[in-house]
Amino acid sequence: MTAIADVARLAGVSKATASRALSGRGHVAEATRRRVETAAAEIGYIVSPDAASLVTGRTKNIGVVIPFVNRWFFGEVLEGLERTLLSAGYDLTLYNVDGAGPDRDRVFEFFLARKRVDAVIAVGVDLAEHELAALERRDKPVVVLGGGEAGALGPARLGIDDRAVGQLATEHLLQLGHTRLVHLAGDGAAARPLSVQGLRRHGYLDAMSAAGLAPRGRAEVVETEMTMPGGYEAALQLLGQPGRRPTAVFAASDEVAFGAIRAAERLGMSVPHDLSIVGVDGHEYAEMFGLTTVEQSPSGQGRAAVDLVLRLLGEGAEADPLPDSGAPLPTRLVVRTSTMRAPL
Amino acid sequence: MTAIADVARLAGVSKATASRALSGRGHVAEATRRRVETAAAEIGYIVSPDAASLVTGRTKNIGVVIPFVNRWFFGEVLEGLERTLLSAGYDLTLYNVDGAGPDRDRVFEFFLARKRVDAVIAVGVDLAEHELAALERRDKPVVVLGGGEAGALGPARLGIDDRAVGQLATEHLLQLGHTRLVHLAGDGAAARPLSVQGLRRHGYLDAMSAAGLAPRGRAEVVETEMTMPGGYEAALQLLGQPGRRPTAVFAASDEVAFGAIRAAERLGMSVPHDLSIVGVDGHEYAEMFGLTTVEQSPSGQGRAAVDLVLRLLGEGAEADPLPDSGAPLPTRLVVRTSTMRAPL
DNA sequence: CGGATGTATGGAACCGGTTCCAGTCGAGAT
DNA sequence: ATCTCGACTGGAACCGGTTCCATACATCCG
Repeated sequence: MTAIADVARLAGVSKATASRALSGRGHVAEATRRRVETAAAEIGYIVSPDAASLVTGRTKNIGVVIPFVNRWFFGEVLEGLERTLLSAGYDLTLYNVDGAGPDRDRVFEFFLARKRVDAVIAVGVDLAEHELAALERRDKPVVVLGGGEAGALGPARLGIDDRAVGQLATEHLLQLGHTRLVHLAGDGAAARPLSVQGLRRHGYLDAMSAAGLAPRGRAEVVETEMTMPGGYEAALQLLGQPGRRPTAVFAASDEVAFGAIRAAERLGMSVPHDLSIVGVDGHEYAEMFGLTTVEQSPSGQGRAAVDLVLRLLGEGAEADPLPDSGAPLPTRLVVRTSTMRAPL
Repeated sequence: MTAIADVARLAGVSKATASRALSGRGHVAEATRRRVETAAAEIGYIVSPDAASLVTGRTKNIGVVIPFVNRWFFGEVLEGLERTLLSAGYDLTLYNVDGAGPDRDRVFEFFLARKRVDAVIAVGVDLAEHELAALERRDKPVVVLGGGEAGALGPARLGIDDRAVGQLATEHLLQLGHTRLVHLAGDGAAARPLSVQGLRRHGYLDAMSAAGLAPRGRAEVVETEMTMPGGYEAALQLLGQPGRRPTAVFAASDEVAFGAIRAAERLGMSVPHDLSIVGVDGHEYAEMFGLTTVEQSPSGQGRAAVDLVLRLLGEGAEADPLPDSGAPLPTRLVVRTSTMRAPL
């Protein structure tokens, strides 16, 4: 309805000058700029992003691929991404892609390959070779958050050191004198060693071996869905068995840990007196559960991913030249009341 | 890189014909269409959505405004929206807007008012007059999901009947013989009577009055954040007080109910023997907690919202002429083990 | 068999910006 | 005084599609 030509006419300048004045590119006399700006304000002019991106090739829009929105970690990351992108003037287009399947192919081939996004942030998804290649071919920077091997080739990666996290959590239990440990791992931990759950499991096994507790790799690991009911069911089954119970559990995520806490209580065990439990995430409910956990900041990771992507797009490149390049994002152990010294 | 002109040249037709063949609009001979299609496939042609929407004015993109992504209900709605939009060939641009503030204004004035979205779906947000007006002015249909008065004027509304939900849950407790009830309401329930939490509270009060239990409006209501820790803290405080404890709690959401269950157990009370608890949502964890709840289907609501919005946009208008217009979305009471007859 | 109707196609305008290129003009340099 | 340079501005091309209009031809009708 109201195009830049209208603004130009009203301000008595050419389209070219109006464009320069409003976008801030090129030389425009101060007086002219003001005239154009008031004219624009007067008729309520808003640039058409379509027209602009048609010619510039930039959309000010980032595609985010995420497998769940209703798992705490992912939801939190998403919020961090959204807020940061918004304040940078970018839109966020959401692609909720879980596992494989035709939907996933559609997203990559149809949606992402089109020119609507300037870059892609993938959260906790392993991109396949051909998916990466398709994006590469269209010159779309890709940032992967979480999972995978840190130093590997391919897209820019970002995330915590999940293996170190697993080690840290396990060592905490070991230092408390526990010797009968169990790891409630995420499903696929053994099958996909480079996934988040795989790396955490690896860290657990490392710590166990180092303590001489798993000479023949018999440190117990049970896989389950990384949700509260997942942890509940797994723990119920595990702790319900006759024989010598474990005295400590390393849960692959806080949600799993919550489920395990509830299962233990349901079985009449007291946490931490009969069972110590440590999780990872720093879930907002961890305090309420008194859960000892290895904290990370998913929203901070979202922010970091946005920073990185904007840098790849050449925004604020002058600002800070790769301040934290490559280093894993921070984590820290927070000890609460779900862990204590092993019983004698 | 590869434009429609290239396709046209390769197929030996004009741009106009190529466009018609690929978009399916207008008359094109079957043989020609095939030729164009193979040509397009050969060079890997993909339409530029920017160019297309520049001229058609449609972006195939829907803006979604949502206050949280990390509360179960909202996350679930978001997933439903995403999946449904995706399969309809639409993108979803996310605006995580909570409360008021400059960010919110930016979203409405800068992002949504631009021409990047064809319509807006607002989930659990009260749109202000001027916000609605701004969208109206730009001819953007708006669908509001959740909250508000069903029959009111203004944008298309969609949602469950929250007042009936509150009544239903409360009546369930009353029928079990409980007389000392408490309602853990969402914050702002009293202050904003048309909000989700306000309507649920209203339903609770209605049922209480009808049962003659609140002659002077003294049915107890405590407000809290609608999260698990919120329910936990509120219940801890409520149940920790000396005096006659309530025997039943109606929690405004399942997450609040989970917190209340945990608080009760922490205080040595048994659920349901000492305390019956009913929630609302049909949270995926409800089964694990054995929670009696009034179930709704947030992802189904997301789907319904998309259907409605597409109808407003004139897609599939022929298909079904307003099948469920106006009727509140379905809910049902699911009785589990968190409620039982009141003690004598 | 002439005119009406309809299908198939191409040419060209257009959507609303950005940017290249060229031209004007004033100021500082020589 | 002339030249040079840089700031400022306008004209026009262009991004990549869609769609209006005109034209060509085949078909159908009375």
